[in-house]
Amino acid sequence: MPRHQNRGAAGGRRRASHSMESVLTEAVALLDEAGPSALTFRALAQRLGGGVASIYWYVASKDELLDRATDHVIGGVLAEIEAIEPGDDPIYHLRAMSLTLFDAILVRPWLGNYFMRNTDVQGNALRLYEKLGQPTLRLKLTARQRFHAVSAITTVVVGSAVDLGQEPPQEVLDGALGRDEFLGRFAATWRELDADDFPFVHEIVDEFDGHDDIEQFRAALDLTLAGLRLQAGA
Amino acid sequence: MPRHQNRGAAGGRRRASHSMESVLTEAVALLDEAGPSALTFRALAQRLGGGVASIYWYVASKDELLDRATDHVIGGVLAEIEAIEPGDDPIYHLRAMSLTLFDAILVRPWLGNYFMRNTDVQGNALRLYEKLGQPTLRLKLTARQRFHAVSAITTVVVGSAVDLGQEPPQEVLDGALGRDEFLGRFAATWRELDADDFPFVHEIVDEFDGHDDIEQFRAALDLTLAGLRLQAGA
DNA sequence: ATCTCTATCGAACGCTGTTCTATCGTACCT
DNA sequence: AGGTACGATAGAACAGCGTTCGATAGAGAT
Repeated sequence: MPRHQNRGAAGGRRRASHSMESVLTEAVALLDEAGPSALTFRALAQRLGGGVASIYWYVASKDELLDRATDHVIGGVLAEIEAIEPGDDPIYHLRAMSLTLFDAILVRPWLGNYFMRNTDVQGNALRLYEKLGQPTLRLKLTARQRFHAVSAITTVVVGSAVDLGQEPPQEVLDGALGRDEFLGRFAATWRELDADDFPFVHEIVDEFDGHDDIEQFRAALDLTLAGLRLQAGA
Repeated sequence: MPRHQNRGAAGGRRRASHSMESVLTEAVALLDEAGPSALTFRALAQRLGGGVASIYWYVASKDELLDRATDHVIGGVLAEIEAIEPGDDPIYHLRAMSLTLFDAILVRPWLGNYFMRNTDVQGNALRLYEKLGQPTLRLKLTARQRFHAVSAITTVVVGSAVDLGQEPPQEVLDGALGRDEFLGRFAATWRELDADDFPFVHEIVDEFDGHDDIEQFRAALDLTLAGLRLQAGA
């Protein structure tokens, strides 16, 4: 049962020579270029110029591959987040970090499905969680309230990003159908509903039509943060 | 290309006779009994006493099967939610409905991954969305604020439920390892982290250890609702 | 009796994650 | 130098998946 520990130097004539780094980098590249469904062991092996089974020396399963790939890119996000100035207002700091995390997941929706799934493997995710929590130490809260607050925020960030970034139905991916037209089709269906049975849907259909994802997330985040500010009495 | 429209009466001697209803019911039963990985066309066909390809007469793909199965059980949730008394406080009403929806998804985490994914197929989900939105009509908000509020709440509900209910790592499923021991193992790892580098994690590790999922969700929901109440000036 | 349309099904296809077994190549030991 | 242990690679096979194809049974209309 091989478990990590690596360093593979220059390769021979025909045999490929990988490294944990290269495996994760290529895995992420594959995910970025063609979505989660494109990340297969065969595709990854071809990209690395080696055999399928070799990947299993670095990683025990596809789940672990995704866990490690996730933590790999979260490392970059962590750096971004650590570069943010804390400032005076802890809640504003929390907000800035959340927006950065959200942007990262929105671009790579698969992150949301694996982020913080296993903190044993995902060291960077744990550090990011710590970073998100630190501002709450400056607020007048109980330990439990702090725990719940950070959980709530990560849920909003990850939940929103996953929801908004979930793979669109092919037509949109192909570019044959724009996002606005896609929303518009639903909006049109909604508008045809009975006005007495669906008063709310009618009320918001114009807002839904062509709405901005980031604004929608920001609104959700700000509701939570407003509640938190109230709780902290600040 | 066959598309719904059914009614299949009594079966002959060896040929099976299904119906949309029976397909969805058995699909849900399979999901409930052994989790999402147990729902395969072959397993479902065996349960229905028929062939694999027959299912494709009722459903065009596995995605559609899951969409329809989701809406099937959401129908029951909708009935529960419609039975709730509105009461005087719109936000409290919203809260009660959210808790009901959360409970439903917590028991069936796969719901979260498909809920509201396609309102064309998921009529009940749309009706539920409407129900969740109606209380906001009684609040002093703009249409956009209402839209964002309901989006925020569904994100919190679905996000929390999916997060908390995601398939535990087999040992827990087998019953070999209790949930508390599972949490405790992580807690133990966290406690060994450097106290200066991880002040927040140390602060909350006792809260994390053996925490209650529902309480955690309720805290997240209440933060959002507090923010909403503030926004509505009520 | 034949035709048509709904509904069913076995068998096959191409793909997936994973495992088995065999091997290459380097570093170390004598 | 020769032998050996081990880190690392890889081809081939396996079982299972969603999906498609083509054949066909049964009921009702002509």
